Amino acid sequence: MYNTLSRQKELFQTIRPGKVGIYLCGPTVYKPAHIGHMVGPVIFDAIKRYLVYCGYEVTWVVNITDVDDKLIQQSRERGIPMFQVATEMTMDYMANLRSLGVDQIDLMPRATENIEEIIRFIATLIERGFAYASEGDVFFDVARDPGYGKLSNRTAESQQGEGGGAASRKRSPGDFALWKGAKPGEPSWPSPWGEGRPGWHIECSAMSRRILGETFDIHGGGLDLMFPHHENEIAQSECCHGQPMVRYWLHNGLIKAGIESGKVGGRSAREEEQAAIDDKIGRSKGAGGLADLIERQGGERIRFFLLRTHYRSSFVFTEEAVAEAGTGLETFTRLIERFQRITGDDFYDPAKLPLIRQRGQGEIADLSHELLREVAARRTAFLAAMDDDFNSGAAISELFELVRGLNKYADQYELEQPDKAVAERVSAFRRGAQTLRELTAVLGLFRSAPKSAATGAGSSELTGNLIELLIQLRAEARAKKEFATSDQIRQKMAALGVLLEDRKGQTEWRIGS
RNA sequence: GGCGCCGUAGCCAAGUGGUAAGGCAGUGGAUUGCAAAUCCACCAUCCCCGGUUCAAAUCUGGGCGGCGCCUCCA
Repeated sequence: MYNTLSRQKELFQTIRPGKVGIYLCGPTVYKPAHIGHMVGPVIFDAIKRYLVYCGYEVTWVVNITDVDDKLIQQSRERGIPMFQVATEMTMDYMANLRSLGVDQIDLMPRATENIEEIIRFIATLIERGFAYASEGDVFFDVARDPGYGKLSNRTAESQQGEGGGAASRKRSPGDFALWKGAKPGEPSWPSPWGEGRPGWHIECSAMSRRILGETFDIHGGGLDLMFPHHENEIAQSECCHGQPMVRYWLHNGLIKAGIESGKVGGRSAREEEQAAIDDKIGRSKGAGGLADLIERQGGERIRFFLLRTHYRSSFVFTEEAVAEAGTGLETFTRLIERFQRITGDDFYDPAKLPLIRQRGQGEIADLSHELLREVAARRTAFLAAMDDDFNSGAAISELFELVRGLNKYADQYELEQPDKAVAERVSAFRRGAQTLRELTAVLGLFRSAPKSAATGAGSSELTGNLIELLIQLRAEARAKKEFATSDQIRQKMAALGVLLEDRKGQTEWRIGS
């Protein structure tokens, strides 16, 4: 995996045999989540699934920052207590995670529930001479840390700036707050340095130590957190403990808000392109509405969209791109439906198609079989891609190839024709589909039947019955070779968003466009 | 100014020394009463100019272009 600290890929070796500790910087819960907040959780959700699949015992921690200047400001603007803002936005965040299938997080500690640990941490830093109290605040003394800047490749001396509003209380501008003295009316906790609250960075050092230990395996977060946040975490933890904080630092790329090209008019193409890139998504005005986006596109599409691109890449986000990814997803859902037609079994039901959860158990035994040899090759390539810095995009390309192989096989041997399908071939097809199930589960995709894509679902019983009636009438017209009538029925249904697909023996329908 | 990233087909995107994955869109074909779905085929020499090498999209030097951080933004 690529380690930001060394700026190169390194072989993954755990600190304790078979166990992995992962800490991902979570959100400051002051506003509803946007798509950018989901990149880290989705990729790390897949990373954890993959590591577990490979046999590791993984503990994944995502913190919730529930005390902060921005929270205090929101609290004032809305006239409600800070904890209420935090609770509300934490619920929003977690609901979005659920929608995207992120359910692998083991612990979500909150800063305000770890104040004592934080205070102890700060006290140790002061004792050891790495921090100093100053008029109710406590600052980290950057000059005392010779290693400062190693993550972001900066030096303490090179730090510009005046040190912000607290400059007069700092020894040098680059010093950062560990503890902030409370101003009147601000939420605060008692401490040896007076009433106050934790600085931004200290909670991560304190909580990761409490849960994962003084040195742990993987620390993740957005690229934008590398400096100053992660740099300061390292400074705090390593000065406090005298040992490395983290083995591997992983940083995901950022998302910029893109405006749908069709909506920008009256300018030259180039200007339009410029204008379409609004700014980093977190700052852009029109970027919100993650819940709405999920409502429109569905969590699976967004998850697939995010996993298609390498996690270290930054890119421009548009809903068009999500929809396009969704078109690609249908290749998979159609194959899954085909599996159900051929075998009569529910792809998602582990009683019918056992889910392989361990890497060692998924090996294909029969490499002499024309289909299974292909399946095994795709599986190997998929795993190789994931082994190489979690290259989920390259891995997904192998899944497309796997599906193509299965479709080809089903076409070639007419597996959908009960009178022509050979049991041995259906069995091989089933085994291939099982590998698809195994590998998509590693990415957290296709874990259950989609809510709206499946035939009939998402509509009322009455609607379904009416559609079946129309299909029946059309079938009668077709039987009489009245194709003008049958085509008219199909076209008008399509205009209403009901797409028909004739198969041998029967007609299926789906909602689509 | 300091630190860092990027420039691959119409669009998105993998690939970091051995002769260009995959997706979307498109074209032709098989299949279909016609469609849809599926399958087959086609669709790039990798921003530009030098250098290293038997061999470079991949390494190196320069140029042009785009972007991020240095502002408590994932």
